[in-house]
Amino acid sequence: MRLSRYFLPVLKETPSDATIVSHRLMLRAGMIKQEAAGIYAWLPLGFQVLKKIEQIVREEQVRAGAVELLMPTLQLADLWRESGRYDDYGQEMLRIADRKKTDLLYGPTNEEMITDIFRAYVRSYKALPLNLFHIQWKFRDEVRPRFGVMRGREFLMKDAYSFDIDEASARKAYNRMFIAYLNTFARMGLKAVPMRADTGPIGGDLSHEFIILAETGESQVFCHKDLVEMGAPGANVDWDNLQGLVDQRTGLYAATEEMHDQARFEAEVPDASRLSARGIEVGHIFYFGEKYSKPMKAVVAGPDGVEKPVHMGSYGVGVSRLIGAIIEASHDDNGIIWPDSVAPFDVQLINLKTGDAACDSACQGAYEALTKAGKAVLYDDTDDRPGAKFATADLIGTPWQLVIGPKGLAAGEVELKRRATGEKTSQSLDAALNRLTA
RNA sequence: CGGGGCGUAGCGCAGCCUGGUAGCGCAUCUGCUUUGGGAGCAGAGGGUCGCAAGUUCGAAUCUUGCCGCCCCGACCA
Repeated sequence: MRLSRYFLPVLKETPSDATIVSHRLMLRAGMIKQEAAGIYAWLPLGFQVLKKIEQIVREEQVRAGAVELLMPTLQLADLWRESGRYDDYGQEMLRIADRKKTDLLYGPTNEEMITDIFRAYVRSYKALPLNLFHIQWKFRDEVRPRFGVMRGREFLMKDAYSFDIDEASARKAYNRMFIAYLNTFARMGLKAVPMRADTGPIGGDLSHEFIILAETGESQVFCHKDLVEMGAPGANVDWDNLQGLVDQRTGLYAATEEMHDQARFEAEVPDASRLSARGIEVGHIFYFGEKYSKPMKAVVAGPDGVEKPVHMGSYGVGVSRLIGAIIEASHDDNGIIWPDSVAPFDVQLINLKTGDAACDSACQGAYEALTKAGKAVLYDDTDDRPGAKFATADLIGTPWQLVIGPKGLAAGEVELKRRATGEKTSQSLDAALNRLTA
C-alpha cells in the first residue's frame, strides 16, 4: 500500500478526550474515530488490526474444536423472556421496537439465541459434544463508557457456547477453551493469566477470567509470579485430555480484586513470588450447566432414552478490547509497538527523498520484492520530510522500518529498523530484503 | 446513577468574569526555498461560537431549558 493512496489520518496533537495511552494512540494513529460515547468507526489501520486479531481468535477456536456460525445483532425480546433475562438485564440492554411494535433488543450476548438454535435441531446425545461460536458486534449500554475501545458500548466479541451431556463432559469442553485461550493470547504477544472468577449462583470452580497485566489495567489482580511466565501449551496437545495442563495453571494462586483473599495469598505464595498488579480482562470462560437449557427446554435424549437438559458453558473474548489491551502492554513514548502477529503492516518502507530517481527506483524495487514475498508493506511515498515520516512510522508501530535515502544509497546501503527495540542496522538493500523475507 | 467539568475553524486552545468588528498555534491550499528525526518565508481559505428560548439598541460573553461529550466513583467482555 502506498501511503499517498491510503487513508491514514494521523494526529500530531492528542485529542483532549483521550486519557489512557491506548485510546490516545489509537486516535493519533488514525485507527478509530469516535462517533458517540463508546461507539467508534474503525478506520483502515484500526480495521486491519481488528481483522488480524479476529483471525487469530478464530483459528484457535477452530483448532480447539469449535464450529463457527453467525448470529444476528438484533434479537427478539420473547427469547429473553423465556430465560427471564429480559426483565433482569436492566438498562444495559438496548431495547428497540420495530414498526410492528415488536420488542427487539441489540444483543449484549447470545446464550438465549444459541440455545434456541440448539434446541431447534439437536435431540440426541450422539450430536454432542458441540461447541458453536461466532464473532459479532455486541451492544451494552454501559452507564459510563470510557478508555476508548477498552470499554465501549459497541464492541466486537467472540462468544462460544458448549453443549454437553453431563458435567464431566462439559468440563472437558471447558478445558479445551481454557487451553485455546492461552494459545490465543500468546499468539498476540500477550501474557494472559487465568484467574478464578465468581461463579455466582451456579457455583463450582468452572469460571476463569483471562487477565493481561498492564499498568493502566482496570482492576487490581494478585497472583503467583510463575503463572505469568508459564507460557502457552501450544497447539500440539492432547485435546481430549487437558486436565493436567489446566490443573497446572489453576494450581497457583491467582485472583482478581473481587475474589482476592489476602490471608490465603500470603499463606499459599512465598513473599518473593507474590505479584500484585493491574490487569485487563480480555477473556472470560464460564460453565453454567442447565441455566438456560432448563427454562428454554433444550433437551437431548441420553443413551437410556431419557431426555435431559444439556449442560452448557460460554466463552467470551473481547476482540475489539484486545486492541486496546495490546497497545497498553506494548508501546513507548513514540507510539505503538505492534507484535508481528497483529501488526496492520509488516514493513514500513520509507523513501527519504521522494522524487529522487535513485530513491524512487530503489524503493519501488523493494516494494515489489517484499509484496511478492507476501509481506504487507506500507510504502511512505509522500513528500513529507524525513522526520515526519519517522515519526509517523514509530507512531503507527509497524514492526520493521526499511529506510532508503540518498546518502545511504550512495554508499550502497539502506537502514533497517526494528520498532520494538529501536535497533538500526545499515546493510545492502538485498541483505535487508533477505532479512525481511527470511 | 451520584459528584465534577467541558462544548468557539479539521485538531489543541484563548476570548466569557467586566456584552460592542471572533482570535492564536498546528493542520489545509498557493508560491519559493528546503529534505537523514514532526522545515523556513510570503500569501490564502475555513467558524449560524452545541441547540433553543429569554434579557438587551446589541449576546461567544448574562439568564433558563435541552442536547452532546469527558473525568472521578459505584458497575461491566
